[in-house]
Amino acid sequence: MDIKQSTDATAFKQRIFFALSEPGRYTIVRMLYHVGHEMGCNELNQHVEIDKSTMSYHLRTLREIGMITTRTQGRQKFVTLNTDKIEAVFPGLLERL
Amino acid sequence: MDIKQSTDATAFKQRIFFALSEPGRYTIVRMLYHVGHEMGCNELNQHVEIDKSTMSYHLRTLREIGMITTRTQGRQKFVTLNTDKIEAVFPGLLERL
DNA sequence: TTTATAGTTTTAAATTTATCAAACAATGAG
DNA sequence: CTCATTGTTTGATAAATTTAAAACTATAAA
Repeated sequence: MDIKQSTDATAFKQRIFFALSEPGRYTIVRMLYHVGHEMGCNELNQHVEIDKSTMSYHLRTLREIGMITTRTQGRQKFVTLNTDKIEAVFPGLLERL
Repeated sequence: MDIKQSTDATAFKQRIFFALSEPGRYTIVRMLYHVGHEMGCNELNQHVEIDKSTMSYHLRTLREIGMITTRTQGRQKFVTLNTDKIEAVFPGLLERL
């Protein structure tokens, strides 16, 4: 029984937990997963009701952790959930959110 | 596709994430799971190396969330991971920690 | 070019969380 | 009873996190 594990892997897992411990980010991730495709930031804003700068902050947090990817088109940004990456470490987690 | 869900269920899930976002608590939960049976607080202290009052604080947090249960025997306390309860909301999560 | 829109960054303040020393219970041992 | 042990609670501080206003960047539209 091996108690220790790679620091990197652990760090990623813990940051996923950190991300999901905040209600706003939890809702964002949950919505992205259930919608099943990328969403525009404005679309997210309509559903979540967070100040735009706070939203930007949370999205940056999720991006830095590696849970989402953003794409710019014109002056809009689209957010994609990195489902595979999350599933790789915690299979079945997203559908339970 | 239902985006909303019970507040209670969501709260429990988020508190699990909160609990596991802290390295000390993450380690405690991970160890309890892998050991597979209850552990004495002192036994935990030997493995985790946290100040005893901080350990007590983290264990109280985990207890209040409902992730562990404690039993007193003499002047020792034994900690049990509420595996079933956690598995019920996030099956397979514990073994991936 | 000018104006409006979409989103980011900065900054400051508020809130939450983690840490540890010290005082405190409660139990067992001598 | 007295002392040592195990763990909790309190209180004070430090550190991290969240929030939102304001200034800013970049692009589209008029």
